[in-house]
Amino acid sequence: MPLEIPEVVIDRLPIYRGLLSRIMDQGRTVISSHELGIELDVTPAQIRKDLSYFGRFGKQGKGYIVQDLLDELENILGLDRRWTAVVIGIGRLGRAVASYPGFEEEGFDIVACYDTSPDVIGTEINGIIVQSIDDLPNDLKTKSINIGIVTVSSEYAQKVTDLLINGGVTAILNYTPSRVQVPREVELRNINPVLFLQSMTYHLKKLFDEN
Amino acid sequence: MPLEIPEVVIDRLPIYRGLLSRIMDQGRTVISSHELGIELDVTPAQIRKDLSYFGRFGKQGKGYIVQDLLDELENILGLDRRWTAVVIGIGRLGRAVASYPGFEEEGFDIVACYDTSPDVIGTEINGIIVQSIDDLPNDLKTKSINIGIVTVSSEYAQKVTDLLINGGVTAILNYTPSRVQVPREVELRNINPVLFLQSMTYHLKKLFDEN
DNA sequence: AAGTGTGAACAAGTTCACAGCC
DNA sequence: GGCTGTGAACTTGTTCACACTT
Repeated sequence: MPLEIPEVVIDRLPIYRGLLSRIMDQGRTVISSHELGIELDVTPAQIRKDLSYFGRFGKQGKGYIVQDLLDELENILGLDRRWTAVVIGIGRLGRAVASYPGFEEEGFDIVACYDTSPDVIGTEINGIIVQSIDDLPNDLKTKSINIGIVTVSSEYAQKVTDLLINGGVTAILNYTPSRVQVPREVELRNINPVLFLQSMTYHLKKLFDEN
Repeated sequence: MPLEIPEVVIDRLPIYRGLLSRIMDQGRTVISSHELGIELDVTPAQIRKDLSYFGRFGKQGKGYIVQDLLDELENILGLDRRWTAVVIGIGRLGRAVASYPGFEEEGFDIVACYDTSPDVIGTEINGIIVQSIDDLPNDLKTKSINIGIVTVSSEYAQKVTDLLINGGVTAILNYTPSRVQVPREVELRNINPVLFLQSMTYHLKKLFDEN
């Protein structure tokens, strides 16, 4: 555990956790790295190595106690508590995001929504009244807000991101196709479906060219 | 070009292309790998190496002609033509996806939408009438459909994916939190915002624990 | 016997550094 | 002089293989 942990390992832990959670629901109590690997299509060694960065959670000759490993992963990832998020930009996407039940189910509470349009401010989504973006800086001071979800249109992405960061938010989920600049200590994840499509077409093209 | 090209390189090309497109709009005609690197926060060597897998596009002592490199990238990625996609599952997310203007702008035409609910079938999104999922297999035979976008609820993800693959679709964008199985030759990309949040909380937790 | 945990071997990916060219 | 293209060096990440534990 004194070791530097690769970021790719951190990114895989939520995947392991998701699978373990499903396995728990199925009522299984013990599982080996081999079986986990088959489900996820990764090598058992990968899973064991990844987990070894954090401790020794398995039972030799047996495997992992599903419940125990799940607890360990949730502890490591900080999923043994709830986190708060705000959604900024309540267009079609923002509305879909703000009302997605998966966030609450997984421990992420959307506590406020913001927009600039008077047509949208005051309307309700998922039990939350949409506020003016002008309220954001003050809300960031007075409420505890962990994560900013940015679903504004591209041109405001950087501005909104800066507002969040100035208000002390250190985790940003950017649904905008813009690449935003953040200080090194801020966690940023980008969701840009077009980039996925554009890497898939590389392979599609090859297929088409063959025939 | 006879070399095997790493998948990570393919994944970066759309990012380069996006930046070049922006730079074109700004009216710049020539740019160096160094300048591109600053914009994207990657090393110039990375960019030059990535491009070198596909050819020699730069001018020594000068840099890259923006227009030329953009054309090359679009050719490599197959973005010099339009592609067709269908959206399956017209809930809040499916509606947001189907009406997202970014797809059309970037050359991806949503040509049909499908759902199972009689309340949704027959309604219009973005000029397209939502059809019954029962129409999908036949449509896949008669129309040319390149990409399947899956926005159904989790439990139907695999079933819908199988329908698409049986109909000959070889590129799937899965917005579902379920991990679906596909044959090796099918391109699959998953969009699961919760996994992003869960890796960010690892870092948030560390921050909280320090103070 | 079965399956973990892990150093060592290997593979993949990134950066360096410089020859070559404009 | 400046910047590309690219082998070579290096770094990072993955897999192997086996000692060890139950």
